[in-house]
Amino acid sequence: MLNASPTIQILNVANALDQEHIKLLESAQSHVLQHKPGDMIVSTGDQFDAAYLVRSGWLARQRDNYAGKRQIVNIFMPGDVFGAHLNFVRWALFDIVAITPSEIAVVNREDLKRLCDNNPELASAMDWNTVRTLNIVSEHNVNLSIRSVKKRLLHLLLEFWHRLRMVGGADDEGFHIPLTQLQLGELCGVSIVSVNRALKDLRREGLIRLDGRRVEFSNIDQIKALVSFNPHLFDSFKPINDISSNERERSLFANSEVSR
Amino acid sequence: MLNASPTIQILNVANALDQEHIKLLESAQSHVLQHKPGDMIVSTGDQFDAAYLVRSGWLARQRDNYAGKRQIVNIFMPGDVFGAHLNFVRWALFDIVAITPSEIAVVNREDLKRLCDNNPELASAMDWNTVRTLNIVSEHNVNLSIRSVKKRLLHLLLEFWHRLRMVGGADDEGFHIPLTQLQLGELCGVSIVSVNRALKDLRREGLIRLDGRRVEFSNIDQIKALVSFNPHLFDSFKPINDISSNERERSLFANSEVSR
DNA sequence: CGTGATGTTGATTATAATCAAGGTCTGTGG
DNA sequence: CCACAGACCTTGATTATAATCAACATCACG
Repeated sequence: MLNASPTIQILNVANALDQEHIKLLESAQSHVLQHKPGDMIVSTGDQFDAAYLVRSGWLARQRDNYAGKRQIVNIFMPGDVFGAHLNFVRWALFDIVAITPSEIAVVNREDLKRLCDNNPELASAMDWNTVRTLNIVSEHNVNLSIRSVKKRLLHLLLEFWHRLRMVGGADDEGFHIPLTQLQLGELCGVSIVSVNRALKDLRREGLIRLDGRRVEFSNIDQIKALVSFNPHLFDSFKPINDISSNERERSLFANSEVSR
Repeated sequence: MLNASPTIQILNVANALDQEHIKLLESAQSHVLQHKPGDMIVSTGDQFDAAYLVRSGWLARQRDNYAGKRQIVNIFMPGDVFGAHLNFVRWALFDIVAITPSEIAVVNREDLKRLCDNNPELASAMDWNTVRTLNIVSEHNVNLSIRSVKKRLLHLLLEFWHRLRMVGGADDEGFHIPLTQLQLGELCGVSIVSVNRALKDLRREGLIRLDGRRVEFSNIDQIKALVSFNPHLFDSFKPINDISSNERERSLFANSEVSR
């Protein structure tokens, strides 16, 4: 699985870094893993001894139980980083599995630590990546408990669309989604049958269009209002010094959910 | 709500820090908030401009929707830190509300940043705190989707017990839980009626004892096996240099869930 | 002593899981 | 080129589960 590919592609930690820092990160990569769908990259119980930078592909961070049920806690996609715990010990609490063919760059902990020590903005971007993942998982938590099946799917699709746009993986109308309905169900905590029926309803109501694995939104604003999508959920990385005073005012985002 | 209390108690960021670093943190506190149950400490949309150190009390990080439903994403308890995003901008995506009377120390971002810049271990402990919260929320995610109501409650009670023990808030047999059954339901994604019946079953089966707000476990090992509790979930903070080589072997924790 | 929050229980209803069957699509080998 | 297998999608019928509704009990507190 080890591939000493010399052709290093753009790697932007989901838009957090400028070209200079990207070059630094790229120079620190020790090797690139090539995985096919179903491959397990990290198993529960493994110790994180390196950071993983997703360069292409979708991965699932998931838990299987004895009864054959599975929960996908979150998705990693190009630009995401996981395992970047430089200064303390961590054993994986979840499996990380390739959903699509994937390329993952590996940076040894010591190398990344040295880089972060000398480049505070890189360290900040790693922190930001962790907080971002926390917010995504927290939002999934809300999805799983207080949203209807249709709204769960809508919010999830909005999440994917926003994240992909940040890394050039989606256009204005929609994106390619490499998940099966079973996997959507494992993300939303519902059965494949419920996913199928909810998607049918959403199509019938004209909210989304589905053509094979292509997803398109008919009216983004309407959908955002429906699921009370928080525009700050996927804010880009903004180093604290870049903020002008007027941006620092209290945001007036209203946390209300439109009932249907 | 501002109280310039000069009597600073032990603050240990859930066991992460030694006395020297605790003293540093305490010296950086600008003031202490005193809150009563129901008070909102942070509202969705607020910008995090300071770090909050919980010195006493339980807080809920939660989302309300228009339909009157609420999801408590996670609980903050003594020793926990939130809002410690030193180097980038973050708007709160959830409300943070006091469940019990609470004391929360506030450290200005600039002050904490200076402290972390000069004390790498303090910065590491802050990172660790974020990763720990991520893992707790991820586990709640699993709870909400693939565990039965009884197992959700058992896992949640185990979580509280482990976390409280790390900060001296629980004994070997059990602990005081300041949550109503409604709040347990808002954590587990089920109605108050379901919580009531599940707790009744757990008591009848002899797995837990409940006397008012006192929770006791009858057979911890049995309960841990039932919910496949991962012993690494609440590992203490271990700086990477402290690890001996034999501890760095791959953990053999088996990720299986006992069915009932 | 009364009021409001919380806990408890039975009856009914809503929702989604499960079961079952068939359809579509794609890649493979004869 | 066609037959077949396997993965995935779709739909109707039935069953399991938890939500909701309703009523009452208990407790703390002013």
